[in-house]
Amino acid sequence: MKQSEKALLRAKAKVLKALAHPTRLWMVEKLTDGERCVCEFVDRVDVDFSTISRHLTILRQAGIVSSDKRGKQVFYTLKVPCVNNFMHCIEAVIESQARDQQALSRTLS
Amino acid sequence: MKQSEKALLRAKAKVLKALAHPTRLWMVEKLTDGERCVCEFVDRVDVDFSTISRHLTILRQAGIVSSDKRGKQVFYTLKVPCVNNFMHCIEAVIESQARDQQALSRTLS
DNA sequence: CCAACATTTGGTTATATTGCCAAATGAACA
DNA sequence: TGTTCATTTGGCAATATAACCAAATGTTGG
Repeated sequence: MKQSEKALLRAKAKVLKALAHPTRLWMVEKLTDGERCVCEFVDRVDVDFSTISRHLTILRQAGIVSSDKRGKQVFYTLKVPCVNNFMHCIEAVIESQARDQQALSRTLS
Repeated sequence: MKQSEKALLRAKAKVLKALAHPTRLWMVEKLTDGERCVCEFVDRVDVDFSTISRHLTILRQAGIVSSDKRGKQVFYTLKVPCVNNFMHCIEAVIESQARDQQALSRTLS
């Protein structure tokens, strides 16, 4: 495999990894409706605000969101909105998986 | 947040996490063209065959691929082919990120 | 300037992931 | 039956991730 091909795979994996966390995914979904203040995330989830901040940093470093400080608050925006399009596909995977599990449990009983 | 909503986020994150590795991503891309024997992956990448096997297990447990043993060989198939559709979006993220980096380095120089 | 507020960063600990080697499994075939 | 081949699994060490608390930063308003 070429070195450039490897680098591209690593880059893609990094973006996917940034999305691959329940809290980050939730924030990305929230951002589909438009920009949000960090404080809005902090209020709505039972996790330390420093943890929220770190998750947002990971999303920003992956190039998925961008931040904008206005006054005391920081607002985050979805930079590449297509990120949400493939959630349907992810859900399809989950549904297919659920069907298999059911078939399995039917077989066992 | 409802408990069911949390469970769905965790499930989605699990699928994304399964995709979020260079080697696994590479194998998924290979599988777009149709099923492959484990041995084909082993031959084409410089990683231990046991590692390849473990990566395939992760993809299978996430519901992304399925396996079929025929004779001495095991063949893997992409179960939900749409997985590849969103690679364009991932690439868009990477390109946007690259543009930002370039703009930054222009600013610095 | 000082206090209050929103967010980020430093530091630490617990847990998860990755990769290797060695050993186990299971199928084919001499 | 015993050997060979393809793959999986057990066990371990190295590294990465995630979460928390505390402290630092930067901004507004008194």
